[in-house]
Amino acid sequence: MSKPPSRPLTLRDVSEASGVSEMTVSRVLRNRGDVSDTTRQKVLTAAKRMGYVPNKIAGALASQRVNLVAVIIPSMSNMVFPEVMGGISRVLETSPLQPVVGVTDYIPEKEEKVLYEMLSWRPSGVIIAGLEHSDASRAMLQASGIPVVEIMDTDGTPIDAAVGISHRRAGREMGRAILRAGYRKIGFLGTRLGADHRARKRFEGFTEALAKSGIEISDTEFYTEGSALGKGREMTQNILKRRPDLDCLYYSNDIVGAGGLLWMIEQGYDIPEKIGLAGFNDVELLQGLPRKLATMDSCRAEIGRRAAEIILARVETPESASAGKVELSPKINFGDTLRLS
Amino acid sequence: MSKPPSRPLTLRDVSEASGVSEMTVSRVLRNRGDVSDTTRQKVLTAAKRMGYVPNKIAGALASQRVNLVAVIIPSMSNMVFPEVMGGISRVLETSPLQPVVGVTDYIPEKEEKVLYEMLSWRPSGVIIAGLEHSDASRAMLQASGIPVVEIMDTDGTPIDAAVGISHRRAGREMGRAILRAGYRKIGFLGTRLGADHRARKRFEGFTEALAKSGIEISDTEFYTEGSALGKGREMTQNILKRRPDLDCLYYSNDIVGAGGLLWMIEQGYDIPEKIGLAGFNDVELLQGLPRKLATMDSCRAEIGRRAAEIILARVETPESASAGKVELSPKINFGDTLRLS
DNA sequence: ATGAAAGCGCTAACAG
DNA sequence: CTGTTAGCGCTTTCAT
Repeated sequence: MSKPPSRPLTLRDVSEASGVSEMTVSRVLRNRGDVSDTTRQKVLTAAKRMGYVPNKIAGALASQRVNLVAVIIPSMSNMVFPEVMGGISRVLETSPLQPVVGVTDYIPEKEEKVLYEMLSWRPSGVIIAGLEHSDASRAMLQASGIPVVEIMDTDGTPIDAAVGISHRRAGREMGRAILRAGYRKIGFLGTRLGADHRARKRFEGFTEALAKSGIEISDTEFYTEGSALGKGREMTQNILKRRPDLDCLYYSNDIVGAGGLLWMIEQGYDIPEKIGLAGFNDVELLQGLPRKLATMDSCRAEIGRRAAEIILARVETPESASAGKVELSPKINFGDTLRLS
Repeated sequence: MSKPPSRPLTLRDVSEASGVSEMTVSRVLRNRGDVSDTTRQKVLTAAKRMGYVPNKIAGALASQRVNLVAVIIPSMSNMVFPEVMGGISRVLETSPLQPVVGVTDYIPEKEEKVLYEMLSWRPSGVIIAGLEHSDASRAMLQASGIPVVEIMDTDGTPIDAAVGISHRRAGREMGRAILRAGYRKIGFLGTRLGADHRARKRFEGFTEALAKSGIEISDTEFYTEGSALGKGREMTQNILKRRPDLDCLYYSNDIVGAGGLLWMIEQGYDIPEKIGLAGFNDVELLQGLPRKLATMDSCRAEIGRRAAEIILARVETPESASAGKVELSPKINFGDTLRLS
């Protein structure tokens, strides 16, 4: 192993070492245009021997092409993200495009900053979570002139294209299913609404569905941070202490729901007969629980896949029209914690 | 909202719009050098009004500086990653450096490819999981001439610097603790060893500790993929059906361990009296379980933090020496599933 | 405090 | 099939 060079290798170094013009070296390394096998071998050998790694910065500037897709999401630790990312990656792997991730922590100012940073790299497209953005963010996206796909949510007006589900409808459908099953004293438990627009929309749809049957949420419990499973446990305990008469709990996500479920099993609650439980997301975790929590699939992998496909299509055919809004239809999974109607 | 321009804005556009030279515009936008307040305001106003976003590609090429740190990890969905990332982000947020993530899926060829891709962007540093890399990968890292920190593991020889724990020692210590508690018929359950070097090293350390007391692993159960919690459940069921006499189960990670624990609680096993359980990682999830699984902290957040600090120091003071190896010392947490010795 | 010139390392476009 | 020329959009360096 030779000691690190003070200056990174350039195309010119490979050119000189192989006795081939820079241009031809570039052609070989990018598999573009016709190059004779003899020259190709010479170049490849020299490049590999020297350990040359092309400089994409220079390449991107010269070609005005950056094969990066900015993916901007609120959180990493969420079970939702890895699956969306999986869907995106699988599609982009078949193309020269590469995803690059930015995280906003549900903070609009941070979203703006992350977006600015990413756009300054001139990516080929943007996939961004949610339809709610600051005016500045929207302006940047518009001005960028690149394909933008807003994901997860379809309740609103997309800047360009959107792929997701209607969280309002998801909440409404769960509300109706719960009523149909005969539950009447219903509690809601979840993240403090506000920054998380999708959780808020589910809550709104849910209360709306209840209201249509003349029913109001009996009680609510919110949390901000901490161990989600542990929070579910704690919140469930709190709400049931306050309102032992509740006969159904709707959680803003499966993880808090799972925490609640585990605690209630320990306590010997009669689920789903005396009390029903439901979450949201259909995370893998539920497969390992003693009883399967009722939930609703959030179509994460498909959202990622479709979003990436839209970007890909637009990059390959820039003149093609925007895909508009793609609304997927999640189904309720009753599991073992909700009576069937 | 005006319609997207066909060409992204350049410094020159801002220069013309504000009547200030490109150079001075550049100075204002980067807060470098002295610029009069009048000019500064003129430029800032124009840039904001036009929605100008600087082109970092060009900037990076001209300045030969890219404020990116490549972070290369095997997996995203793992509970381990977000915490490492959190540690890294918190440190880098105080600097101009930004992390960019690449995922290898535990596949050496993919690691090589991802590394090549990332290095071609000429990052300021690399944080990469593990000490095992292909020769080509090692060569690229050496040749890059940038600071490299290998994280998670310290059992081996780092290319440059390393921050982590000794997984061999972690396995050994857990083995000793289990023996001290009086367990003798011990089973191991985990991911198929091989690609996951750290899991393998824990297993080796573990068997080594048992061997010193003349004890052999009674039985093992491996899995490749699927729901981890569900797999833990399934594997535990399998191993106990085959060997009902086992009195302790060591899992390669907390998630499979948690799955096993949930199943055993349902089945009414006498934990930790008749049978003990232990995992590895100390993930947040455990806080919400009916009983707390015995485990060992893998120091993920601190590893991320320390790694980022090393990169930062080297970037700010290039002449400073490599940090060498930093071995953290995780402690066993006995939880409720292991008798105390 | 501001500007002009040169060039970062590569690729597009054209010539041969 | 191979080479030459002219930038990509910015920053460095040196003048003014």
